[in-house]
Amino acid sequence: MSVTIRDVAKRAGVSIATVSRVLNQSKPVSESLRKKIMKAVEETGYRPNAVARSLIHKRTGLVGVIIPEIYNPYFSGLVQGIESIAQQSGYSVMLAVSGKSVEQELEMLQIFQTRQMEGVILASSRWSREHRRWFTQAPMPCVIIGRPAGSLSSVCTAIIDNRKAAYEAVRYLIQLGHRRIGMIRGPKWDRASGEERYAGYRDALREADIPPRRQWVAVREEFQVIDGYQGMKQIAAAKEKPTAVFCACDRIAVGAMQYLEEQGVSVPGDLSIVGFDDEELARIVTPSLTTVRHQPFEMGVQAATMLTEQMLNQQKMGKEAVLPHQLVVRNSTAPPSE
Amino acid sequence: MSVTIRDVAKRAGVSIATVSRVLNQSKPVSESLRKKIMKAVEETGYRPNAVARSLIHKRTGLVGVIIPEIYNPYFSGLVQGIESIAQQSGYSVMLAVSGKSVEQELEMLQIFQTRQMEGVILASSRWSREHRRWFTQAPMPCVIIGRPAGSLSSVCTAIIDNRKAAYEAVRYLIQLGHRRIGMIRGPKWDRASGEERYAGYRDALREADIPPRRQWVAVREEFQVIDGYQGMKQIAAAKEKPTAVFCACDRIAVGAMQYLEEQGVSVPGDLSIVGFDDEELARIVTPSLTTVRHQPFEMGVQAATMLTEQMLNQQKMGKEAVLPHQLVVRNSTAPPSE
DNA sequence: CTGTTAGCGCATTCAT
DNA sequence: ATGAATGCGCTAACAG
Repeated sequence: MSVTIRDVAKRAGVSIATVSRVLNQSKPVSESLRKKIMKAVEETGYRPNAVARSLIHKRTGLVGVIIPEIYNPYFSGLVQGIESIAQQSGYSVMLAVSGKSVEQELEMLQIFQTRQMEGVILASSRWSREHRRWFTQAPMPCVIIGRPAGSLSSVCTAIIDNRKAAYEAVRYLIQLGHRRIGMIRGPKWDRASGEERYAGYRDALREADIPPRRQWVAVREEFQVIDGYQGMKQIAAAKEKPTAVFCACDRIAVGAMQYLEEQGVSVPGDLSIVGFDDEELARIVTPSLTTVRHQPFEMGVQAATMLTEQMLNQQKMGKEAVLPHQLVVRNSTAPPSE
Repeated sequence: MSVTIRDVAKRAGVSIATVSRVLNQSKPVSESLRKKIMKAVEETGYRPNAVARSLIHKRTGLVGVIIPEIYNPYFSGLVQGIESIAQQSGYSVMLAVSGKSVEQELEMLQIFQTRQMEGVILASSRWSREHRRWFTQAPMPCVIIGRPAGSLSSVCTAIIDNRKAAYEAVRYLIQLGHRRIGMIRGPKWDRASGEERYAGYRDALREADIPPRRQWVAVREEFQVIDGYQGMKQIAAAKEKPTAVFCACDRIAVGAMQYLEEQGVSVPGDLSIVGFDDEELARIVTPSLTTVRHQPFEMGVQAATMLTEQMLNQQKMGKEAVLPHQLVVRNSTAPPSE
């Protein structure tokens, strides 16, 4: 059996209340008893049970975090940012990996609720009516990362302006002189990296009066290197070839470049490539990748900061933090050769 | 106020015991009451409080995980593996990032204990007498990843044979014909990636009767790309140059290659490079990296499996899982040119 | 200053 | 089959 406050009290010859008082320094206790008690604590190796404390105070000191996967540096950056703020605010984080499944996510949200999380951060790409319902009824403050919270007024969000960022990236290609520009995009159910970045791409084309071409847009379900490879393969199969391809993320861009290298297509000589995320990969690949930089770590920090703020005030609010992004020009882009 | 079992009981016109019984299906309850209660649960949106349950059952369903950082794919792979097993065993994961500080880690272990974790997994590089003490007295089963647990008989470990793996990598260089082989190694306080891989390097040299050269060994405190860059710079400053360099990890290898490229040294023409980890980077960098593959995800799975096994049996044990590794030959290595 | 007591929310005896 | 009562480990209000 684990040692309880009662064991300590007995050993020190005092009441449990007195033990509690010295451990929490909640009330003055005579020096003599204090010493006896500390000695008993030492000898028994007593550690107060945080579960019992939580039950009394209705404060668990726990925040729940859900991410679809952790292997992607974007998500691990988020987690690291969240964890650092949580830690320095005295909170512990419960991490759940949803694997992109809506059902899993909802189940985790339920678990977070029964486990009395004081705050919840969700960094997910999927969204459903049940999600919406859950966040509406959730008793604790919540922050959603990476996608607007819709009309939810009691939920904070930390995002970047994906549409604008994508628009700027494609505009840069147009300014270089490109007019035949393709895109390897993410899935339609992914609001941020799927839909919004595609919308930004369309914005830039529209602004330059460039009619969009179906054959130059490949839709992928995942954001892995292989998706870039397959997406580029699909686009390359079109009769007329684009001179530039904007990719929904760096991994896709790398995969695209791998396919092009296999086919003997020179980057950026024959085809320019732009990525998104500026993960470490982007600097290391050859040629180094022109891409959109943003800061997942900082995003996690912001999200956790908004959350702790709400937890302190004991009330939910609906702030939106839009983090900066920036086009980083490297060596995978050049004016078209013709 | 949050809704409790009492509210449900009142609303359904029954005692709290009956509500508890239908929710846990612990005893038969008449169909009529059962329906009334379920209705009351629906209407109130009642969720049982897991904290109160934990207090009764002395089971929190929580496992604590400590990693030094999450940004490195090795650690995120571990976490993903652990999380997947924990989840399917009905446990939730509390994640703590220690930032390599011994004090932080010890504090987290204390927190894990007060928070009544049912199991603890530590993937750390540092070690101290206090660590040892903590694991000896810890009431819950523990698994240490990445380093032998010393003489701790009640702690499981999941490791790879770093020394042998490093030995094989360097032996491969020797078989290619190299005799002037350097190493960019990790810090001395890092048992696995620092000391053991260096020991393996020395083993291979010794076996081939190659005297070690101080100038060809660079010691780095971190495992980042910049460390490889600086380490290679240091080694390149030696009067006589090596023809091959074994690196303690892939990032270091990439950094080394970046320096060499800047200096116009061809890889593998003038100098061969071997990495360690086989992270995604290794396939993508040019030239692609010869490296030692192992499986962090699988390691996390093994660790979590050993942990859940112990938690089920309610007793600690001292198993050791040694996971496989494998040299993957790519394009960064070749016979020496002379 | 110190001890006794009443819960925190729930599961589980023990009665009925 | 159901309800009342006890207690998990601890804190806080109440007495002394």
